[in-house]
Amino acid sequence: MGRPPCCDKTNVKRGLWTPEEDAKILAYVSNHGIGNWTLVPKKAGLNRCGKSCRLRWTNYLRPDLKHDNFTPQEEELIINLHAAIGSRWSLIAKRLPGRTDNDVKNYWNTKLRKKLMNMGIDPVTHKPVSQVLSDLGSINGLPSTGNQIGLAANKDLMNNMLPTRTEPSNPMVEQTQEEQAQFWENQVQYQVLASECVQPNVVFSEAASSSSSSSSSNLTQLSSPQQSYNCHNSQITPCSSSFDWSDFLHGDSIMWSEMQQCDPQRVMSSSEAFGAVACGASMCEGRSNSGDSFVDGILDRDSEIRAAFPELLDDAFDY
DNA sequence: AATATCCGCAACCGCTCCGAC
DNA sequence: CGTCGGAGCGGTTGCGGATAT
Repeated sequence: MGRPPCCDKTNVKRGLWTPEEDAKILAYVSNHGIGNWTLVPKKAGLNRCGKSCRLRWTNYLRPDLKHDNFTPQEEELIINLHAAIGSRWSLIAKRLPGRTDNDVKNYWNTKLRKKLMNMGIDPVTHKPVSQVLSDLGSINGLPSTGNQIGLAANKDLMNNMLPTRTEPSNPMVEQTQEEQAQFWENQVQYQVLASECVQPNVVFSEAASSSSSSSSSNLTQLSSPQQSYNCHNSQITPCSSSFDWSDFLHGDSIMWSEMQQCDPQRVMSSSEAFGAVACGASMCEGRSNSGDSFVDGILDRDSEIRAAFPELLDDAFDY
């Protein structure tokens, strides 16, 4: 039954590391390389948990680590990647040679987040704070749509607006870890490309020059316009985006299959129209102050779909 | 000079996933 | 098949130095 515990947690040393302890780790790794960390404390003569040894090595002792300040280019890359994939520090750190996820995370929490807020940019959504507040006002004022498409739309929107540890767009579809990793890797690749396409130093010089947070002077301007839509920072996608609105509706697989059986042709046209409307709405949102919004587009299409499938939607989802 | 407050960072905590037993 | 540890990750904490009062 299982393995023995890696260490006696009540008797291992905790807290700051001494130079002597560091030297022991370094000596051990230089002689034996990195292997089973649970064996390291015993073999290196340390009264520490193996997990603590691994953290000390990866976050501080690794010879390839940089210990100097972050460069403006690194800052810019962190901001762009955070806008694309959220707080996936390990993925972001992989793009910054010599930096650890802990480095990046600390730098974000202590410097970059405040820097963005001082510039009037919400560090979570990477939108101007004024726009975030107005978006929240719109969402709070939404009438109840009364069905799952409306709920799914709002949920999806919120997932995009709040980039926590969200998974790829369709949670109902089984995805392997490799596929999910590939998804985020693609996001990273895109943001790297986007950041390479823009002129350097646009970020802070432009945003810092204006204390008001107009939509024309924020980080969202960095992204290449031909790239795909990303709700985190209001990037706009052409409607030929790879995003598939049928995937969106597939979020409720039962309802989707019922709709398909009921009338596949209607499902297809509704799905396409749904995508077109929402895509158009998102374009309007990107132009800002147009009076239309992404949410409005979804709600409009929601009404159309409700009208198209009253037998499936109204009874079950009016509450 | 003494104290309070702020800030940065190293380290820890708790969780998930996977594989060993 | 269930339990447990290893590894990796993101979030949080707490210490120590810097700065303000």
